Amino acid sequence: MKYRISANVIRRLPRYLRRFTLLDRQNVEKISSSALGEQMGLKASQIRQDFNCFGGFGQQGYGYNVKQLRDDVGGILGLDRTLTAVVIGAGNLGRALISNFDFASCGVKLIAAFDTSRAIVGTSLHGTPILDAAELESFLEENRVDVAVLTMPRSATAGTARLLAGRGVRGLWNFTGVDIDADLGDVLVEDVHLSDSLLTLGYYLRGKTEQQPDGADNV
Amino acid sequence: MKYRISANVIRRLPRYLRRFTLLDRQNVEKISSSALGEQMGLKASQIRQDFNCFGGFGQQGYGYNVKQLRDDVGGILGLDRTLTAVVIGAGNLGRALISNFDFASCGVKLIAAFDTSRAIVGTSLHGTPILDAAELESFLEENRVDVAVLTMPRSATAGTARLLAGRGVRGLWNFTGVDIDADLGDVLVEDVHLSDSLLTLGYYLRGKTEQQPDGADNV
DNA sequence: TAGATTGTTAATCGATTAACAATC
DNA sequence: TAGATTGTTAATCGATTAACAATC
Repeated sequence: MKYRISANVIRRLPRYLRRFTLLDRQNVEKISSSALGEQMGLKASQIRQDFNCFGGFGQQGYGYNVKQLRDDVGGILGLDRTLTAVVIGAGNLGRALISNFDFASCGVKLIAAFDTSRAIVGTSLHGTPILDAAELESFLEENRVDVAVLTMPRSATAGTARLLAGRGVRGLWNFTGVDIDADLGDVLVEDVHLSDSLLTLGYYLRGKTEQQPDGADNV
Repeated sequence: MKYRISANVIRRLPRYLRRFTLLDRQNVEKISSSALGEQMGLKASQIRQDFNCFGGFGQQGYGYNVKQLRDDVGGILGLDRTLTAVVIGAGNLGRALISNFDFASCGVKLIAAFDTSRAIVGTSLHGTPILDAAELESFLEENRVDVAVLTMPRSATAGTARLLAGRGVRGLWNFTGVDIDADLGDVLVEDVHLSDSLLTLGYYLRGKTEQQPDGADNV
């Protein structure tokens, strides 16, 4: 295990994991860094460099064992140490995550969702109970919650984030688009800014048809 | 306008846009690169460098005009040239986007959604008609569609992507988690891998409590 | 053994940061 | 004018790529 792993490497780990899972499902047993690079659009040397941050999983002259690689990367990401999570806000997006998103494959166990709507409080969705938001605080006292998934209206965000941070939640997966003040103590915030993603796509798309500076294909 | 703008700069533009929109709403008229850097966690020199890719919007000794900056960045992203979009798959996630996501502020006009479910085909949501997926092909012939938002089941992805690409759709905003073969001709694919985001958060979270190598605060 | 492919060091490339002259 | 702050060039830093000896 080398010194500090750069954020670039960390952000590539989930991609590796996905690819290895896929390869394993296709019953591919071993793969070389160059073959993998071709599949993922990375240089072979970068792949070897990346894996070496954690201490080389390969075998010279042979390549990498897919199953082992998948497990090793999973281990680095900590998939074996399950985190608990709650969803705050069971609107369309919250419900989409509860019923379609595979928390388990991220090493996360979804234990409850919270909402204010009378119509759905007390029901359960895909095995996840939907509780009254008024009970959130006491719930946090009785249950260890590592991650809160923020899918509530923008207006409720700031206050709820403070409450969560104060009650021991350590990570916020933030879908609200509201910037959360980092000064909530030690809490880590992972923002999902869908608009950033669409804007970026739009930028490249517009550049493709119009103004083509001089035949250069923008990408 | 300088040569080729790096992807790093492009990916920062939406963040700038968000910040300027916020500042404008707070009636801030001008801001210096150093104040902006403080707010956004960037170095002042990087901000000046970024803006200079497009030809400096500032005024020496004064700073940057917020409104102008917002409009300029919006212009670079092409918000004035509206793109059309359709949503493919009106399940929870599709409906969440249709009713809550602000397409307009990304310069995108959502013109229709498609689904196979009898129960919802023919209805409309937040002003967007939900049409029968069987009509998709003819719809694409009659309407210019720039972007398709892919929120359908994984199994339907590959085939639909091919259909869309063949009928002139130029960008795919892909929420399915399925890797789409890039060899669909000229189509650009923007993948939204929510699991990557959660896995990354989990990595840092797990690193924080456990093994703390030597008091170094991992981030 | 010969061939393949890693682990690892060195070279290159690009992105970020610092510095400062230009100028409002 | 003096002060502030940009635009822009130069220096630094880090990440990617190439190269190659180690070794399976």
